[in-house]
Amino acid sequence: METTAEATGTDICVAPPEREQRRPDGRDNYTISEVVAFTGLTAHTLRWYERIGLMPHIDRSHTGQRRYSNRDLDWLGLVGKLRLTGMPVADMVRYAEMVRAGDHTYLERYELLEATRRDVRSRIAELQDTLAVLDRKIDFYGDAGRALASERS
Amino acid sequence: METTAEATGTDICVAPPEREQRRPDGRDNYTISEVVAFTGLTAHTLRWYERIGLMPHIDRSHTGQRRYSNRDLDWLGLVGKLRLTGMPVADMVRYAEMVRAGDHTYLERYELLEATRRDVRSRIAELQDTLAVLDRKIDFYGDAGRALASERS
DNA sequence: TAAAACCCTGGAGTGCACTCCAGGCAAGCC
DNA sequence: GGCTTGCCTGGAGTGCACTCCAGGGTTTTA
Repeated sequence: METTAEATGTDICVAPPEREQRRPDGRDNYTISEVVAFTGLTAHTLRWYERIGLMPHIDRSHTGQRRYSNRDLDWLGLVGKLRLTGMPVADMVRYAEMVRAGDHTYLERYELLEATRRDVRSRIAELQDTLAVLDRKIDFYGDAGRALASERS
Repeated sequence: METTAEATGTDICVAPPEREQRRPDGRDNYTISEVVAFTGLTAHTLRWYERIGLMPHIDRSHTGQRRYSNRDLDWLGLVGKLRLTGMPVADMVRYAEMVRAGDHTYLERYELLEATRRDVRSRIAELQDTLAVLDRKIDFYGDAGRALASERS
């Protein structure tokens, strides 16, 4: 029975305290549960990533258990970053395929990264805009509002 | 037949050119399709927002068609901002309910906004982090890589 | 040597945020 | 009057990214 007991905090956006452990150097061979501890992903998700082609072929122990290398962890690090830009998993799979395909996909990969960068930049801008709106709204709630805040959004 | 022909651009993250029209001032009464033009949302989505309680009760024409006010558009503006912070729709509904409930939810609303602001701040930080990773990667692809980029991520 | 902990697989299920469908009014215009 | 356009409803369907299940191995601890 896999120990997957992570509470499903439906509460407000206070991201769960998922402190990802630092990986010890000097090793190059981790079990799936160690990778879970490093990345914050679930074992299910890790296996799913592999199935859909988002991961390279992962080494196996003599009994068929997955053994992740440092390189795999690096890749998962990149995937994690890309994931929180909102890039669809399908696009990451395309990137992974290009990496596997070899050198001739070089330019294409470059372009995908560039496009992603533009995307991230504009998303940051959007969020800063939103932040400004929130600041104004919070100010309003903070000072004036107290007594006369009947509705007005 | 509703004119909903927006191509489903599965392409890279180049956000579709959804230029939202500016709303003419001096009016306070818009049809659903006008609101579609202003917000970039679909009519389906607007009706759905209403059903789930994310919108206040919208005025109707004598034949039962929706007539949105400027205030409704303002609210949709806020919703749009919150939406792109990644706030779940359910949380926005809670906020909408508090607004409808009146003054005594004042503090709660304030706290929700504060929490959201913290969340947005940390998301911006994450994205800036990601941006740094992308920059490094793109540099690598740009200079050195060209010839020797065999795999190495 | 038994129990507990950890891992495997294919396939089904879940939650979210839409998105679409079928069937049907109402208004404008040719 | 007929046609088109725009809007209405409840409910079913979709796509994404997981998430879980059943059934079964292996490895470690007591």
